[in-house]
Amino acid sequence: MHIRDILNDSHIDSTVNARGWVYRARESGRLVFMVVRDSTGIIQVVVEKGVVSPDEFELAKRATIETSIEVEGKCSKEQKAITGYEIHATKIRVYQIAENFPITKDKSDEFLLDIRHLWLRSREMTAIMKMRETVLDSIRGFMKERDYYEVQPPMFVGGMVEGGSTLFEVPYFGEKAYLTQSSQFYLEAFMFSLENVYTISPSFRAEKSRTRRHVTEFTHYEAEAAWVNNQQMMDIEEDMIIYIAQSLLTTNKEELEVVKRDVNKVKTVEKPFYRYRYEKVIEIGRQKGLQLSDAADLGEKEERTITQDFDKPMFVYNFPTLLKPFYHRPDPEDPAHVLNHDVLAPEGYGEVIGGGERIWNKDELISRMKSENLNPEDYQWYVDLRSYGSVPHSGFGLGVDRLLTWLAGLDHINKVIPFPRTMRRLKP
RNA sequence: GCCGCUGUAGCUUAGUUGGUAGAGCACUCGGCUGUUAACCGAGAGGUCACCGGUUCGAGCCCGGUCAGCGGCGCCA
Repeated sequence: MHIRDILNDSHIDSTVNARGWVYRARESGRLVFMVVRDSTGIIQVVVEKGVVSPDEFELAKRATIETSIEVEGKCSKEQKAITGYEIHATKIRVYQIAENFPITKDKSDEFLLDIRHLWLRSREMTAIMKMRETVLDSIRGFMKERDYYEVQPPMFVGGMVEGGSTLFEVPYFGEKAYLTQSSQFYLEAFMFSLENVYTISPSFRAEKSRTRRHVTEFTHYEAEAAWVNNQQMMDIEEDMIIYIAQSLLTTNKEELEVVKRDVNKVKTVEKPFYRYRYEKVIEIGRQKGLQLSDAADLGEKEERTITQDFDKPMFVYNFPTLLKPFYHRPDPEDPAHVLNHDVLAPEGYGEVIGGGERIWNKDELISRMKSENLNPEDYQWYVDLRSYGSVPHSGFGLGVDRLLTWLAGLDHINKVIPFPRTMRRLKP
């Protein structure tokens, strides 16, 4: 049985069994105490001399941290036990006595990254991986409710994506291929068939960034929807973020406690989010002491300062056209601004979403490319999408890891990624 | 890529004006005990990141190299 199922009054005085790994072990004369963990929880096991066979007792005495075992015994309520219940062993089987486990109470973030393959077993990482699952699960649940189709874009691409300087190049049968840095263009292709589409797939960026919210490989949740405008897209994202936050609060109470999250800060995530034009946000930044020019881009420091004392996310919409890539649709009433938006998470976490309306008119797209010195030939199929019954549409890209970093109240993106990849870390 | 900081035992670290390297945890052995990342005693464990220089003498001062961390730019 699983440990979670033992941790209630229904098994008191009856025989239970558990198998897992020794989390803590203390030897105490004729008693051996160990805390055993499995994927569902932890429970104290007491092994008493004379109750188990002499051989079993000797083995129990030798049990080290991470030793794999199976026990059978009587369950009782015990205030002194870590989770309130304990198993008084009558049988114990050891699968493997673990070698000296390198993780002790003194550990640095850096060391934990070096031995991440072992740190995954910790209560912290286990809790985070469970919360990750909730986030992904609730994204899929939400999108299903909204009639979106999940699709699978390619990860190998032929070079045509925004920017260009931050692509990872990989050899491809004598040609050059790249790892995708965004699936947006492919989603736009899917959209003409399925109308509402999304994907949750990795994106890769070779940026030599060294900040607490950058990694070279991240989980990218992107969506694209026909007939939807910028403000409507924001409505959807607002509902979606609330849906995810609520799922986390109801599904992962224990896990949020393990990572010491103040859940009140998640409970305040409700409608309506703040929704300000770009210029208004520049003004807010200035009120908070930032020196910003009229067309300043918001860097990490600015976002942190602006969102520090917010209690829920903020939309920043209609950025200056100059600051944004060519595919953003300029406002027909005000071409100096595009119909886009970012979502900034509160408490200083900053940008988690970038999205907006895409240019859907072929000629307009080509002229925007030319004005940014891009060659439309390089984007041949993307332009081609606008040749056959183009329609207004919008989309967004959300950094799943960033979202979870914020919701879990953690200080670094690499804490929510099982095996984070950065400029300087490829192992384990 | 730029700027800053750091590198001492498996881990976390102390190390004074330059004078032969100290601790806690983990480990081994012994003791005690319904223990709570127990306690008591003992033991083992070091190329002070690497290379060079100054000096009678360098963990410490100087130069270089490497590695890591933090910040910036960029972005999700």
